[in-house]
Amino acid sequence: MDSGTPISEVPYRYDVTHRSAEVVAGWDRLGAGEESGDVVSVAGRVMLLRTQGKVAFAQLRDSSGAVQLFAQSGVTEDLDGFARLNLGDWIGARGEVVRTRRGELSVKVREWVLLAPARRSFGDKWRGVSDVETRYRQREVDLWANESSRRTLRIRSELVRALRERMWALGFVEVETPMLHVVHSGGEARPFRTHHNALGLDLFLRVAPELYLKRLVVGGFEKVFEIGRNFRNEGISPRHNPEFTMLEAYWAYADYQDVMALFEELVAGVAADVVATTELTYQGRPLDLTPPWRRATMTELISEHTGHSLSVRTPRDELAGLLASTGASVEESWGPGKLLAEYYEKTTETELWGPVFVCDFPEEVSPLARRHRDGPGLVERFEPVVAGRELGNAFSELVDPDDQRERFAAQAARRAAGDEEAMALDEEYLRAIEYGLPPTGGLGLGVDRLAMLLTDSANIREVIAFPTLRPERGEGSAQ
RNA sequence: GCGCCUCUAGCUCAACGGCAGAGCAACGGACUCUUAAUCCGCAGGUUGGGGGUUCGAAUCCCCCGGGGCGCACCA
Repeated sequence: MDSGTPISEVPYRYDVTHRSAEVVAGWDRLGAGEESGDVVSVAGRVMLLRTQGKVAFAQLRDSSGAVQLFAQSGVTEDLDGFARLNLGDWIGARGEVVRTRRGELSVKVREWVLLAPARRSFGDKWRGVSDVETRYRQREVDLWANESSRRTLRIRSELVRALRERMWALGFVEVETPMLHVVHSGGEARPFRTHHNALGLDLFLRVAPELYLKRLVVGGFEKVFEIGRNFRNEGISPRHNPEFTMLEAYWAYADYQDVMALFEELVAGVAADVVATTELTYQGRPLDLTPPWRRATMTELISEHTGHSLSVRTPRDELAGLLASTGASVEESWGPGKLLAEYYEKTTETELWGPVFVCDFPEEVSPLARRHRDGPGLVERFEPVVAGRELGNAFSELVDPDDQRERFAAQAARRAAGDEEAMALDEEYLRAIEYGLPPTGGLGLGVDRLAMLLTDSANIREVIAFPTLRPERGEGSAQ
């Protein structure tokens, strides 16, 4: 465990000339037993070490891959020290690029230096670490031990980049809006509460940036987007983390039909960028993201999956009875729209493999969406559903301040009735759209959920570097 | 929040009512072309914590804690 060098004596920097993958690719044509005459410096972590008396082989891994180090008596300084390295030690090594007699491209070490000793070991050198709790709590260990974890987080990073670049290319302007909100609004969810000392003000962590983004549209940003964290004080599940990343975008002069086309092109585009195909396999089932995606109304899909022909005009008692028959609880305050949406979620949504755009939601459950141009009681809203879950949410935005005020009032009534998910009335937002919000299409896309699809991850925690867990020692709250 | 499953050495796992073990890592040693190198040696544990049943508990029961899955809530 002790490599001998006090940590205080390791160097402050190391000159790296090549990454391991560059060595492996750059001297590809070197024959077995040949020496190139080229000297390189590499650095990384020792993952395997085979000593053999006067010679030793190590696998050095860096972020690009791995390369073998070949140490030999008479060539390598401090061979004994090299042979005593521990798995997990960081070292820098300089030497000639050679290919061993057995054909392994290697750096034949002349000088090497310990950059950081590993006081703890990284698990079984062959089996790694598989305990999921260790993998999520000590992601640094997981990443060194498991190639699939490295790949998952790298794909997530590339996904975020691809989303940005495509939005930029489409002329959307990236903005940042507050995460500390005075008013809980913009999304139906229970918020986290926090406090600002100097202002003596209780604040909410945002559940969605929606209202601020639309205020920027009012301000003249005709195409805006934000990629950022939202916080929702709700249960944790394989598909839910309390903080999660959302892409939200607003597009002036567009409606939800335009947004549908944008959504499917964006998702298919980033899939092609990141995993080079739109034809995925998710959890063993084929999943084809190639546009165009199916468009179907919520009522059509309910009919397909349950045989019941329902709508927001179906008598409330009938809807309530059907919903109750699924085992779901029914609240007295719910109207037909809410009951219909609940019934859809209970019976149909999880059965949809998709991708499919579920269109035309009840107005009752959509306080920020514009009334459907030819469907009373409905709004122009869709949810893209993939693998039985929502990948996002989008609508023709509600632009009428009077209508918006009424919708907020309905939400306020629910809040008064004890519904902590209901939005509060946001006067600042109402004032903003009184200046005039043009026809606007908006969308939200769950970045973690999309990352799950692209990495074939069953659990959202796989695509979040440090998912929310209870504290290790069972202790209480933040210090 | 409720239900089911799970927790054994640093890691991966055995032992499933009868002496807590193995492989890898670590530690000591042999070996000048290895590929999870090999070989010899040594050490490693409050079996998640607490209580109970029993002649005897890692094993059965109860409570507590962490994690996973499902339900509920949601993207």
